[in-house]
Amino acid sequence: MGRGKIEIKRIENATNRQVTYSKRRSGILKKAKELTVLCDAEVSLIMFSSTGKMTEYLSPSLNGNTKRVYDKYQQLSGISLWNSHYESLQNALNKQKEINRRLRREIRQRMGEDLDELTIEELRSLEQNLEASVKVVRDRKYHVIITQTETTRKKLRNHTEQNHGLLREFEPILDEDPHYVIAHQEEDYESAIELAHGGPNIFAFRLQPSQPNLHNGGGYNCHDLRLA
Amino acid sequence: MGRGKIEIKRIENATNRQVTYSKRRSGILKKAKELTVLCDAEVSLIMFSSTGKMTEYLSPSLNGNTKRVYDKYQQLSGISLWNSHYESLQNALNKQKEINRRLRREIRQRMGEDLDELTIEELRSLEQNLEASVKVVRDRKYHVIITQTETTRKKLRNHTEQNHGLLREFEPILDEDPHYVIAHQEEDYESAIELAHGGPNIFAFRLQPSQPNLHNGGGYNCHDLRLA
DNA sequence: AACTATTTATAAGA
DNA sequence: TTCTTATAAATAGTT
Repeated sequence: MGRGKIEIKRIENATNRQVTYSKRRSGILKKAKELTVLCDAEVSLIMFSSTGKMTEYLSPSLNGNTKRVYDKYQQLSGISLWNSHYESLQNALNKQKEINRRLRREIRQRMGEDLDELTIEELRSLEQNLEASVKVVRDRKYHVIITQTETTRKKLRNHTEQNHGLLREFEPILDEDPHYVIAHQEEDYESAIELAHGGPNIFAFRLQPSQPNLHNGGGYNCHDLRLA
Repeated sequence: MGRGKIEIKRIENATNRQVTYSKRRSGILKKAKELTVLCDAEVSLIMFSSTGKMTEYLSPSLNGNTKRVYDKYQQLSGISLWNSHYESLQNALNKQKEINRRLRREIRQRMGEDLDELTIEELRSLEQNLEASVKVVRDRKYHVIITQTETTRKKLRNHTEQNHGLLREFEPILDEDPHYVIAHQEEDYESAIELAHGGPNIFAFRLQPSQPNLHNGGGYNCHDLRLA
């Protein structure tokens, strides 16, 4: 279409080629727009000139989002444009989700749920495992309590010594009002003794309730199970 | 260009629209190819018809790899096409890993490990939780044992009855060689009784060992903890 | 899918 | 690049 017919082959004259590119580019752009409007189609047209300049047309229905074009492209062609890296990420994510599922299942079983599918052997093994765990936890608990008691005992000793020091230092004042100082000293001493030595007593009120925090899945922090 | 001029607006008649789409699609495809050849350009043209069918043209220099178009597109436009999707995937993966880390920690704590960072209150709560779980697991174990025992008992009864039936049926043969039949009958009966009624006996050798499967992390299947 | 009157695109020239 | 214009090409309406 023009003054003369041309053969469809690379235009060797660079200037000529560039001119033709410019003309035809606007022509094809117009065609793309018309196709979009007339036929209610979605069109993505990307052209790179031999000089490296890019021109793009994207039909308005594609919302100016070029990514949507190749989302749709992948969907319809079945060809994955995001190669191995993307897929391996997806695989890694699926693997993690599967692991997550198993971990939750194990925790549920360790909480006494989902036991239906376990064999006798597994149940027995789980029971022994839990018993061993209880023992370790209990030992640890007592260890912590004893350590705390020791710490408190030492603190007490320090306080008592300081108090005696103060007593000696302020003997003149003591003579004037001994009840004040002695009263405070005894009060501290008693509460400290109670904390340090009364192990079974001081936590008794906590050991007794059969199901504390029942609303919280049985007391121990099970928050992880509720994470997405 | 045709018998009459048309306005560039959506063709309402669906059939007509489809026909026009088909004609113009081949037209624009031809234009794209010509542009590629004549002007040494790189062209990507993707069209989706209103019926959802996709047609694609990709200039040969792009080597049949549509992804290259988008690589080049990003390079020249500066617009990142897949990062958002890619990043959200990466985030999801990290989130899953973090959740799994916590789940593993919870399991370890339920196995009596990693207790150092727990407070007395948490230790106490965990201890009670484990005790409650042991009870549930033990109950379940006994329930399974009892159920199995019942099933075996019923099987035994059936077998015994069948055996008696056979005995009556083969009395003539019994007369010929009674020792053979009786011997087998008693053998079966004894082993069945042992299996059905010996509840405490039959599992005794398994209940005794203090740490079976010690090489396996304490017996209960802890395989999940070793998954990556 | 084929035909063809007409419109549209564009090659060459300015 | 842009305009002009003769001509090639595309296609709307029809069969």
